[in-house]
Amino acid sequence: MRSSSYIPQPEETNLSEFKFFKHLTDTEIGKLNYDKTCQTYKKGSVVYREGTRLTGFYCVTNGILKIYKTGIDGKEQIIRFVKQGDIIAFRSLLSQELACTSAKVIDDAVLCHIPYQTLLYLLQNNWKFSHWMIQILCRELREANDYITDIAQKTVRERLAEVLLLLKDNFDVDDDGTLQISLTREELANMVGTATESVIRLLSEFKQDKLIELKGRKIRFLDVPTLRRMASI
Amino acid sequence: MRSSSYIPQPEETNLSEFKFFKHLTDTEIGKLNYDKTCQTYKKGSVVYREGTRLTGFYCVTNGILKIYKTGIDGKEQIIRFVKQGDIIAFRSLLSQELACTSAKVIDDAVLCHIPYQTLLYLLQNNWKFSHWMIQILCRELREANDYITDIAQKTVRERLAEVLLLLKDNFDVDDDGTLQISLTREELANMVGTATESVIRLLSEFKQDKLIELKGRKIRFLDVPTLRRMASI
DNA sequence: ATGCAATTGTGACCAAAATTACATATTTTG
DNA sequence: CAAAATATGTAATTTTGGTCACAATTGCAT
Repeated sequence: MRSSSYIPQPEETNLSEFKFFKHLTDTEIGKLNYDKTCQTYKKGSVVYREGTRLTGFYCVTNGILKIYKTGIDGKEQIIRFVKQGDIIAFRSLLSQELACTSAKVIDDAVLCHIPYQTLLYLLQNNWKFSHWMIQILCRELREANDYITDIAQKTVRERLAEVLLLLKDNFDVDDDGTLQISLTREELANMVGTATESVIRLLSEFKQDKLIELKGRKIRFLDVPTLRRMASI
Repeated sequence: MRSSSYIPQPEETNLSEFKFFKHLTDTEIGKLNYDKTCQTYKKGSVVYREGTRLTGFYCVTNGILKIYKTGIDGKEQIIRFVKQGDIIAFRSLLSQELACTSAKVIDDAVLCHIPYQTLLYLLQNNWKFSHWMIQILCRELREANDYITDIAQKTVRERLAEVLLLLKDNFDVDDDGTLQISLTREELANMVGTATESVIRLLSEFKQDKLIELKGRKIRFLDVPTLRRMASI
C-alpha cells in the first residue's frame, strides 16, 4: 500500500527541507515549524472538500494525493497529482474563495497544515518568498492553459500518452522503467478526461504496440520515444 | 469597425483609472505613468507572439483582443478575450518564461506597455499591490481549472451556450440584448474548442429554438434562462 | 477463508462531432 | 468598383469515443 517503507513521524518534520520555503530566513522557518500542524492521512481520506472554507494550506511531506473537481453528475476531473514537497490548497486560500477542488489521499500521506495568517505574514514580510509564490502561480497558470489546449484539440489517445509521460516525469520510476505510482483505470480516465473503458482499451493497444507493459496497475515503459511522438509534444 | 466612436489618444491615458492599479500610491502612479508607453493597434495586429521574450506587460486602455495558444497544425485555442482595464502578458513575464500565448487585436485598441522593472519595483515595494496581483493570479487559475473540467466533461452545445453567456457578462450588451462584441464563427469555435461548422450548426439551432437572434455576426439574446440551463451552470 | 464490492476487461451499439465537399455571402483590397 | 479572399451555411459521410451490458478478476472486510 505505502510506496516507501519508512513514513516519517509528523513531529520530526522540518519544513526547511522543501523547495517551496527556500527563501525563508532561519527565524521565519522557526515560526513556520512552530505554527504548523502535521498529521498522517490514510489512503482514501479526504483532506479538504470542494465548497468548504480553508483555514490554511498544506505541504505534502509524504505520500500522494489527487486534486480534483467534481463536474457533471459527480464525475471527477483530476487537475493534478501531488507528492512530497508539493503544496496544496493555496489557490483558494489566497483568493479567499471556497475551495474549488477536493484533495484525496491515493498513497498514505503526511501533511503539514500552515495557517492562513502565517502564510500572509511570510508573504508580506519576505519579498523573495512572495515573488517565489507569484512565480509558482504563474507556472501553474501556464500548465493549466497548456492543458486546456490539449484537451480541446488532442484525441484521447494523444492525451493518454501525454498523461503517462507526465506521470513518468513527476513520479518515481524504478530501474526497469516501472512507474511506481499506482492508479486505477478510472483515475487515469478522470485525468485524461475520458471514459474508463476508453483508457482500458487504449492501454491494451499501447501494450500490443509494445509501448508499455502492464502488470495489474503497474505500468512499465518500453518505448518512450514513440510514446512521446504519439502525444505530439 | 471600431466599437466606440471615440478613441482616446495614447498620451492622455492615466492609468490610475484602472482597478488593477487601485492599491498604488500617488507617487507610484506617477512613476507608472512616466514609465509607460502607450500605442494604438489596428484590428488584426499582433501585440506579442507565442515564443517571444516579453519586456513588460500591457494594460488595455481601449479595444478588444484575443489571447490564444497555437495548438496542433496551427489551430488556435482562444484562452480569453480582453477589454478595457484588463492586463495581459503578465503571466509569462512574471515567471520569466517565453510568451506561451499570442495576443491579436479584434477591435482597434490602445495599449499601455509597462516595463518589467517597473512591475517588479511596484510588487516589491507595495505589499497591497503584490497581494492584489497574487489574488488576480489565483482567480485566473480557478477559472482555468473550471474550464478544464468544462471542456473535458461538457458537450459542445453546453460549452457554446456557456461561452455566449460569458461574453454577455463580460462585454457590452446594448438595450435590446445585442452583444456588441463581434466575433467570427471560427473565433467562437476556437474559444469553445470545436469545429467552425459545429458552431454554425448550433447557432442556427439556438436561433430555431428562439434562444438567440442572428444578424450577421451580431448575436441578440432572447432567452437567457433557457440558455443558462442548457449550459448546465 | 469466504463472500461481497469494486475494478478490469470485452464486445456491440450508438451518438456526437469532425471532416469533406460545395454553394453562397460577405468583406477586404487593389 | 470589381476581383479576390475570407467567411458562412448546408448536407453527406466517417470517425471517435461514449454508453450499455455483462463476464472475469481482484481486492477488501468480516
